[in-house]
Amino acid sequence: MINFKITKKSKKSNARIGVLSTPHGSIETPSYVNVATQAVVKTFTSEDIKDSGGQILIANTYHLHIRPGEDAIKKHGGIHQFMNWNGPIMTDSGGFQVFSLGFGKDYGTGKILKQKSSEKIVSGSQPKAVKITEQGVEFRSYIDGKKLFLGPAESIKIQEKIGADIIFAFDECTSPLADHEYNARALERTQRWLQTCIKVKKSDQALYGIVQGGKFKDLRIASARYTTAQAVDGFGIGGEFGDSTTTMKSMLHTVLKELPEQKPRHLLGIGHVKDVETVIKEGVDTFDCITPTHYARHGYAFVIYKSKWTKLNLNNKKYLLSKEPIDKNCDCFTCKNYTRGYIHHLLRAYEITPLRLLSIHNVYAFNKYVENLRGAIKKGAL
RNA sequence: GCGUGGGUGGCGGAGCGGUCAAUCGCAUCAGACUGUAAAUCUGACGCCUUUAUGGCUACGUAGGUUCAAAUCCUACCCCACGCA
Repeated sequence: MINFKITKKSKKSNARIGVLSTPHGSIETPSYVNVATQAVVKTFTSEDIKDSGGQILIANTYHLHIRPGEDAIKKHGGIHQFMNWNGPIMTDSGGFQVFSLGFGKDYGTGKILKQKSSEKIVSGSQPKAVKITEQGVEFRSYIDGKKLFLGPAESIKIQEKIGADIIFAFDECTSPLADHEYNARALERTQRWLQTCIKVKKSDQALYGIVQGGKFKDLRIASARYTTAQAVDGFGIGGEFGDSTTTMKSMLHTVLKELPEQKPRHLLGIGHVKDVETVIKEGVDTFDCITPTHYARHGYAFVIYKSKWTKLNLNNKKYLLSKEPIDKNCDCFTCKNYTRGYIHHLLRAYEITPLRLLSIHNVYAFNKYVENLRGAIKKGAL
């Protein structure tokens, strides 16, 4: 079980400071949730997570189900023991993979639309590689092509065996190309799935229900109200909210207004650095995002320059002769010990080490940034 | 010296009369990435410009054949291997 206590509410915004207590310790919110999809923050040891200021992780049901399988994890004593991480862990339910391996793959889009498209996903359509039914979703394993089925009951049973502190209800993350009707049907189904999740769950893990509805305000409100009325311990906010920070902000505002203040809210998969402050000011308590580690492995470092976030592409030739650290104001292991030029060289040489060095910096920078925002809220500045 | 096989864009290496500024790989230059099928993917990559079913210069060098040559012929220069 978890306990969530709000210790301070901002007068300037909807931001709040809180303490989220779990069987594996407490974290201070707002907090970035470090992404450990396959029970690892990519390139990290679990000790590195702590060193980079990480408080809490999120792993993934779908990925751990196909490999190594929840039974193996259970035999290892649960995910905490398995990965040697004693702090809090969440597991995502697999609902995002309904999208990413389905319509996301079919149309080559992320959950946030980058460019306008005339394509429309209408009610009744099915993605190619994934079949969505009332009972759940039929996937094919990307490892051996075998069929596998994940529904609300399956997802919960798997998550119980994995043993995270906080688990998510199985939902359908819809495509940004899906129309209102599609989203409405998907949302109703997600709501029925939530009922099943609640019914099936036997463990004392905390269960978050997920608010969906895409970019449609009426659906978002309906979803927020419905989820609020269920026996959930917290809320996930999933899917897309439109294609800009502005639309995201207003949709988040609409949704969070509907949710009970005393329960924690987790924003799923959102957190471009430039959006983090906005999201926190709207009252999000935790959020996860792959960008720090994902961009790191593609050679990018996030840096605050003239009080704005920018990203450096350390693959670029201009960094070869640089003796500077990634960020001279950063206290991370990488910035304390290595130069941009060296990291550039290692990237060009396709070595593994720079991916780790950049991940350490990016994750540290993310966690530090959020820590600073907490400080600002406490001081009444945000 | 003789014989054989070669010399193509930064490199390796296709092409062997027209659709070739030239497949492909590497290198190079840049871009994308938001609950991670992601150490991935995309674009550019002779020069010039009004960026175009545009112009120019190019496939060792110099000639030639042909309406048309990286592709055929001749000479020369270089390289590799083999034999003396």
